[in-house]
Amino acid sequence: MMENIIFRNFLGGKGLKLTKERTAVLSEVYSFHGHFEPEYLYSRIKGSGSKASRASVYRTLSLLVECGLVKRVTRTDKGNIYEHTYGHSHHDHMICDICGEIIEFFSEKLEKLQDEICEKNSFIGSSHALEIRGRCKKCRM
Amino acid sequence: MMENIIFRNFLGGKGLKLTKERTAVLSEVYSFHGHFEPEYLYSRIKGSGSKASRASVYRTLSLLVECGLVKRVTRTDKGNIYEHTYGHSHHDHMICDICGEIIEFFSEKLEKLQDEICEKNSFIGSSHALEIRGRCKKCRM
DNA sequence: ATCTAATTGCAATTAAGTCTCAATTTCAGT
DNA sequence: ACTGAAATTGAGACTTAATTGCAATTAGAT
Ligand SMILES: [Mn+2]
Ligand SMILES: [Mn+2]
Ligand SMILES: [Zn+2]
Ligand SMILES: [Zn+2]
Repeated sequence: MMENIIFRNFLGGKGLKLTKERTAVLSEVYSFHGHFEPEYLYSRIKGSGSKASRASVYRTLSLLVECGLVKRVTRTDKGNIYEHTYGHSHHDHMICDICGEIIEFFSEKLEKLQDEICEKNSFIGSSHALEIRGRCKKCRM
Repeated sequence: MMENIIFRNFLGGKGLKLTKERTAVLSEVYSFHGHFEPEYLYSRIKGSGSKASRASVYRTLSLLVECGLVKRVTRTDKGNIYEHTYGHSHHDHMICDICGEIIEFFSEKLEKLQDEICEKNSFIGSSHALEIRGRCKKCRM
């Protein structure tokens, strides 16, 4: 898996070690698709044969974000939500305030428009996050 | 102040009471401009002659958000950030990764485009937050 | 003035996430 | 493969924003 190589290189470059626990977290993160909360990830790891403490899960998650393999999608009332990024292209999110469902979308027009706005403000944009909140199809009244 | 009338009507319509504490929170929220954290608001209220417990500050803040006089701008690692909204129009932010400068912007086109995207996904958008990160004019290389 | 439901303050509680530190593990050097 | 320094781990204590239960208080309708 490419993500293992990326992680290994990242760790090596910082004088950090590739431990069983870190491997377990990375592998669990890439074992399913979609968004996840740290506690959910932790419970999956516990029930998967491999092991890593809650502290290690959180610590490894930070490393994965730092090296770009994982991205923090948003922050809810409860906590953070993440997603793995390798092999996935850029997109933004709509989040349902009622049921919490997250809908991914991408719009070329919207990306272009943002470039224009940056230009107009003499700003060199390197990343962005657009989060639309409201009610999803199921929850509209 | 218009915001007092709005709040009074909102409370009345729900069978809720306009207390000294609620009045103190509203008045403090509108006594300054910019973003704020609940704890900062609480400390301002404590040092302002009026009184309201921490619990009441949080409870009133929820009511103010519910009636549209206050908006939750974002959630940071520490907690929520709010701003009062009456008399202020919607805008989004560019944040410089180097110097931290925050540039506010608004684009009618961008708002329209988001409406279209919501429609396409059968999503009823009620709010959004777009945050563009990069380098500002001063910090570009 | 009376009455009742709403509200308050306090302290206890919750929960995500961080931190401490002794014991363990990695891995580069040999 | 052995060694040792440095990194990492797990368990649970801790931090901190925010919520909640409840007895005492208060708003506001009649
Ligand atoms: Mn996503
Ligand atoms: Mn702003
Ligand atoms: Zn929904
Ligand atoms: Zn700058």
